[in-house]
Formats: sequence, structure tokens, C-alpha cells
Amino acid sequence: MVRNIVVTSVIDAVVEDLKGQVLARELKPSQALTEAEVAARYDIARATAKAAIERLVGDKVLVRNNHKTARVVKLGPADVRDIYRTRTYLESEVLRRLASRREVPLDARLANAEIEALWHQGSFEIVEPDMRFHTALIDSLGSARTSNVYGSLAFEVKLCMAQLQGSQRLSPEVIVAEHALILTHIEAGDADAAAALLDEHLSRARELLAGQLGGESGPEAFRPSSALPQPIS
Amino acid sequence: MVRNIVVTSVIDAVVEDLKGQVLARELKPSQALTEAEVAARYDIARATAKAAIERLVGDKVLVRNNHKTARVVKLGPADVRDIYRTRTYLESEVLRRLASRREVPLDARLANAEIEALWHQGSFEIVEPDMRFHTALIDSLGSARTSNVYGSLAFEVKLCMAQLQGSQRLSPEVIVAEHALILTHIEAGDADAAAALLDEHLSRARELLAGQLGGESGPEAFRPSSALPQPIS
DNA sequence: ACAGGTAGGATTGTCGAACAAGTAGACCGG
DNA sequence: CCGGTCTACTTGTTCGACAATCCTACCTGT
Repeated sequence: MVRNIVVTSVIDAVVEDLKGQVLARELKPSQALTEAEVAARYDIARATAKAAIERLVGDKVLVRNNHKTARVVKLGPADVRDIYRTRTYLESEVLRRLASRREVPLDARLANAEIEALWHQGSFEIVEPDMRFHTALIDSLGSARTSNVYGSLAFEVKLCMAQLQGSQRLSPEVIVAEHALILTHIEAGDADAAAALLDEHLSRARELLAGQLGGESGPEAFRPSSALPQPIS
Repeated sequence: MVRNIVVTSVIDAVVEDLKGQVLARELKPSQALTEAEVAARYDIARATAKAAIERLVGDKVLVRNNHKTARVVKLGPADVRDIYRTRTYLESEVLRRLASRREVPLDARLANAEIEALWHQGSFEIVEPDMRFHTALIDSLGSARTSNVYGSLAFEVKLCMAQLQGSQRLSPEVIVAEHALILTHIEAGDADAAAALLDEHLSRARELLAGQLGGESGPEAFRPSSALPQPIS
């Protein structure tokens, strides 16, 4: 028996907690988060709070410009489309590789079965097993970096979902069916069909999300700015 | 005319300088880098050095476990293969998209022409324009996140190159020819051919790199460990 | 000689306080 | 209305300190 233990530093704990709060919408998009505030809230030194905030900025959970206070990211339609585009690039190529080996990862089947079970129970909390389905496909390749990259994209997807509360979602029925069909294509070795279907599958989700995120635009939009130095006109 | 100015904090400057030193092999793989050392070298406070080191750890230039001193990454054959695999996934799908639009980015043509010019001059310093060729393909899609991901992979590739000094490289002649052929396939709209050729192109470079990196194994290998908590037996 | 424990030095994690520099908003005058 | 100054707030950076942890070398008992 191998036991997994984790040594968590104070910073790690704060980072995780703040991430959770953002996902739980306890911290709303564009909300300011000063270092002193975080330090007081967790009763830690400002230096520690600063480090936590900087890590969150690195993970794109917060955005901050020089000498300005950090804010929770506010993802707009353009961001959603960019996230899904990048995600699609990675995932469709992965599908091709799996198809060329006719290899259907077991975890993907399990995750899809779980979605179906939840659907039959009348539950609509399917985003978690849905993400697991896609992540299982990626992870089955065994490439640590590919999984890492996809993981950070998946987190941004979760952020998108969190930033719209009363969201109409795609019906679990078509999701399950499309997932199953994708697996079938992989099993048949039809890379093009699998990639094409995935493209359509993700495009539909992307446009649904992007459309809903574009609706209400807050007073000031703090879109994640490019990491490149900003030109001054 | 738009002028680009950059506000660099002390930490930014130190991070950039250290990155450069790693790439220039002034800091060798597996070499230790204590906070106090960095602080003394740049005459900055330890807190500042700490922040710089943490950023470099985030960028995978350094590796560090809890309470242990940071060390320069040492990339092994497995890492090279993983980097190139991930890179290939992204890039081949991008090629497919470009081929479906029959769109050949100008910058890629220019970069390849530059390689050819350097080759005719007898120079073998072609890694920079070579990277520009591949980056140009990615950037032409205009997806900020895709470019970011590829950029960090490209940096790891540069790290690999830096970690072997007397490296036998692929001949510029075949590189230029393969690049040109890839562009031709894109222009012809032949996605499969472009992707297949890229795969072969990168596979050759990958195995060459991986083979050379496997040779001399230092006393202690500080491979980049997975970000997951380490199991304790 | 060897296994195991222990002491010490080195290094990191976190804290507290302080000051300079930059930002934002208010206030005021033309 | 526009432009400038002032002030409160926030961040960037430094210094100094202490506890926790790691590494190493030494020491001890068998």
C-alpha cells in the first residue's frame, strides 16, 4: 500500500482556497483583491499574500498590471473562443493518434457512462464527468506536458462555466451520444471522422458559452491582457 | 510610429538575466542556486531573489522540492521526447488548419529563406530562424493561448539545445527542403501530407537530441519531477 | 567496522516593520 | 469643461529575525 501525503505550505493552501473561491463565485469576476486584504483575511504576512497572488496571476486566475491591484479574471467571448480553439487543436490531434492505434481509453468510457447515469437520474451536474471524459482521452497518451497544458485549459473552461450562473447547457443526451460516437470512430481507426466530430462537438459548446458570456458587460472589463509589454501610443 | 517601452521591475530583470545565463550555459544543469547566493550576486534582498527563483520554477527553468534548494533543470531523453511529442501534437493540427485554408504565412517563408541564406554563407547558427519558422506557423493562427503554449515549449527546446555543447545537428540543407515541402503541402491544401511530413521532420530532430542527451549521466540527475505530490513508499 | 543516532551549519518558510514609488480619486482653479 | 495639485491607498523592495527543515559530519554502542 502506497500512501500519498502532501506537504502544503501556507502559500499553497491560500492559493488553493482562493482558486476554490473564484470557482465558487464567492469572488466575482473583476473583483479587486489587494495584498493587505488577503493578508488580513487569512491572518498571514503581506509577503505571503503577495506570493499567493503572484502565483494566481501566473495561473491566470487573477490579472494584474504593474503597480495596480490584482483582480479576478473576467473571461469574455473572445477568451472563450480562444480557449476552445486551443483546446480543440490539442484534443483533435490526440484523437487522431488514438484512432491510429484504435485505442479507446477505459476511463473515457467510464466517464461517459457516468454522464449517462446522472442524466437518467435527472441530474444536470454533468460538467465534472464531462471534463473527465475529455481529460481521460488526453491522459491516455501518457505525455506529462500534454496533460499539463490541457489541464490548465480545462481549468479555464471551468472558470468560464463558473462565471455564468443561470446557464442553459447542452442536453446530456446529445453529449453522451456524441462522446460515444467519437469513441466508436477511434475504435474504427477513422481519425478524420473522430476529429471532425470533436470539432463540431466543441464548437457547439464554445458558441453557447461565448454567446452567454457576451451578454452582460460589467462597468469595466478586466480581460486578461497579453503578457507582452504593452505598447504606448 | 509606435514605440514599445517596457517597465521592468527588479524581479523581472533578474529573472530574464538568470534565464539568459541558463541558456548560455553559464549556469549548468543540476547546478544549485540558493536564495542567498542570488541575492548576493545581484545585490538584492533575499525576498526579491526568492520571488525570482519561484518565477523561474514556475517557468520550469529551475526545479525545486519543498525546503530544498533550487537547481537548474537537467533534461533527459524522456523529457526531450515528451517536449517534442507535445510540440508535434499542437503543430501538426495547426498545419491541418492552415492547409484547409491554403494559407501560407509569409513569416514562415521569410524564416526559411533566412536559414537558406545562412547555410549558403556556411554558417550553422540556424536554430534561431528554425524556431522562427515553426513559431510563425503557430502565430499565424492568431490564437494567443496557442501561441503562449507553443512559446513555452519552444523555450524548453532551446533549453535542450543549450544543454549539449558539441552537438551534431541536422544539415541545414534537408531542414530547408523539408520546410519548403511543408509549405507546399499547405498551399496545395493537403493536410495529411503536411502533418505527416512535419511528424517525420520533428521525429528526426527529437531522436537526434534524445540520443545525445542520454549519453553522459551526471552524478545526480535532477529531472523535472511531476507536479503531483510524490508518493512515499 | 558498521549501524544508528545526534549535533551543527546551511537553507528555506514565514513574519513584522519600514520606506520609496506609483496609482487613483478628490478637490480646486482657470 | 479642462487641466493641475494633493492626498490616501496600494504595490515594490529592503532589512532583520526566528522556526522548521535538510544535509553532513561526527560520535557512540555493539
